Amino acid sequence: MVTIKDIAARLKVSPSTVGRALADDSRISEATKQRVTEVANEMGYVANLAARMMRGVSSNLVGFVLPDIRNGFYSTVAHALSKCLQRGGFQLTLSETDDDRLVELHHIRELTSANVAGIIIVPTAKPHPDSVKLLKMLPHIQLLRRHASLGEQWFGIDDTQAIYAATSHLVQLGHHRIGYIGATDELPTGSARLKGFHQALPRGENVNPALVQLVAPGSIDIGREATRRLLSLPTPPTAIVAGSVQTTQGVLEELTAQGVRVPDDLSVVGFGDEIGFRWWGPGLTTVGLPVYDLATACGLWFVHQIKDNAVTSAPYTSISPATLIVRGSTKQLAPASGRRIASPRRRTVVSG
Amino acid sequence: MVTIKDIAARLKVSPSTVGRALADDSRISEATKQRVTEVANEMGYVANLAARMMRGVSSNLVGFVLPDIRNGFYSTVAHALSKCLQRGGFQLTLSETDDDRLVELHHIRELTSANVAGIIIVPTAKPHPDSVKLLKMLPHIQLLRRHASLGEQWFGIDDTQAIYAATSHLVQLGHHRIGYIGATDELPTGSARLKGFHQALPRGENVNPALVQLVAPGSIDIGREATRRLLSLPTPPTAIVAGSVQTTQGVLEELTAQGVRVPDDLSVVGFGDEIGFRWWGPGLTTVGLPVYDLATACGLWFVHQIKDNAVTSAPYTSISPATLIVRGSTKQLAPASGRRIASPRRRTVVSG
DNA sequence: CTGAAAGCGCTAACAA
DNA sequence: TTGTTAGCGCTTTCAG
Repeated sequence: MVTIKDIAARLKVSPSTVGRALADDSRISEATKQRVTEVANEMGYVANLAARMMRGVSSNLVGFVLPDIRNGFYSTVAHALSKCLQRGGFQLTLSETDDDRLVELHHIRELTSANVAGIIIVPTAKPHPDSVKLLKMLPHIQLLRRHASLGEQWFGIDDTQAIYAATSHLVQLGHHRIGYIGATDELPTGSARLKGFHQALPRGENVNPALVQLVAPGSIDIGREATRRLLSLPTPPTAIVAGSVQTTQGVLEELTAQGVRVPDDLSVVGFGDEIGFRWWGPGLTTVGLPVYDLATACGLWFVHQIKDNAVTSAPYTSISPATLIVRGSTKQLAPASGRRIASPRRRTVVSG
Repeated sequence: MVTIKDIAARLKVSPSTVGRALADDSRISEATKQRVTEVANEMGYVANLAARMMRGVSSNLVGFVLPDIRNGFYSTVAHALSKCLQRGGFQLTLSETDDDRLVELHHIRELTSANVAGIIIVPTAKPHPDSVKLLKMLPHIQLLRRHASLGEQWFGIDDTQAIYAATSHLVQLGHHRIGYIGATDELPTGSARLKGFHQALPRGENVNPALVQLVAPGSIDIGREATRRLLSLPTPPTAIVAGSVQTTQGVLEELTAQGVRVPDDLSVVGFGDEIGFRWWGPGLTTVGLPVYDLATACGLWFVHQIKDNAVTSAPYTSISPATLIVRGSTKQLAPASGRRIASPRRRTVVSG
């Protein structure tokens, strides 16, 4: 490995001169700079980041801590972040937690010891106290999910509004028995979405608890099972709202497997607009999320924070709205199948 | 930041004792070790990787250089690798090249200067000479794609066989005019797949060049356009083979948009088994790839290499076979639409 | 404008 | 079993 010393020796100058020349220090003559950079290139010099980091400079690494990269949601985010950060001279590292707080802690430890410039995190439901402690010492932003203990820096979407829009679309189509399959309300996103679901239902309507299926995040199959449970109810729902990308995929798989006719027998609204949602059955009506833009905004802001050394603890929150994309998987509830309950009361129609 | 010295001071021992205790050195008494680890935890000590690296030890970072993480193909790989490496105590960093060799070079430079333990790479078509030079100095493995200049360490799938299987399936169903949409043959995978396509066609059959659409990798829309070109041919194909995940998605999107009836008007075989391929139209007949297992094998082997300090230049190649998954998107060519050419000759039926 | 020297946190050779 | 010391490559005072 060729060091600053080697260059210095070759040029018969001191190491510090070389160091300064490479750092484009104003006190070094142009002539010297030129010679130095020339020789450096010639000898194939690459700065030793480790040594640099020892001098207090943090690395150009930014940790991205997330549940699972296979989720199209997150891989889009990773891509956007990676682009932004790269432009800012940073490199993204990937840490998957599988929604396990201990794994999360482990990763944060690693990242800390690697002197990362900062961390962008999609936190687990209840981060470990040690994780919180460690994050306090680093620039960090929460993405999508948000946990109070991790500070006020957050980029996310309006989860409540998203599911509200999805659900009220169905309500407006005359649906009463609407099933919901989403993440546990332990997750901040989970509870926000559930709230949106409830808000959109006509006031005073009693929701059959069996219609609300809260599942652990992380697997498509869990979504499938929940769908199966809903469909095998004595009086199954006439419509289903999926409350996450993965549950959406679970719902679609199960409906396809069971051969349920959509939208004739069942209306469905998905979450997110992953590849394939458009071509599923009659086209999936779904909640479109500005994931890419959101992540880009987050990345840009993060770079700004670190580079310009802005106060890292100042609260900053960005909430992006979701938009309903209506395709073929939802339709007006046919009077026949929509067995009305007792006295049909007026629906409070609300626009999302 | 709490250092080894702080712990030493607190315990009134020397820094090296603490260092050794933490490294579980055999010469340190159990009692001391216990006290040290206790205090270390209490004070929230995290080893400074930078300092460690300065001592010659390479970091626990492994670079993963790939075209685009949004491709489900690669995000699966990333997930598998991440799992493996984590178990081995490594951390994965993400470097997206967008199939640009200069970006690739840039990333490899960065990774080198970050002292990564090694690099796992899905190389661009023609890596820059400097990239080659840099990689020579690092443990590295090629994944999926393979370029001769980057050495003999490769984990991939049998691309030729994969497309061969896809194509000969169609041939056996009586198709003659089979279109192929795949990556440029500049890419090693691209040319291997194209080869498989040609091999599967009945001998002596002249392929209309217009039926073979080679496109640049990286975008679904390019696949759509190619599909459009195929469909608007004077005598369009009766079947299409997609030669990559992204072109598959492009084909599906376009066919859906145009409302082409599959498999009645057109048979389709996809590449890879992404989420949604199962539920597209009548279910997509496709080539299933053992991506996850492949990546896991690669990760395991990589960890082994680095940890056990095995000779890094010893050639090692692992080729995984693909398997055809027959669903509803392919069917026997109806005599009517399958305008036979001159004298129908015997097909050489081959099993993939 | 340039040089000398100290020190970042850790490890390892050498001493005790 | 533990302590002392030197040095990894770089930045950064402090002196020229």
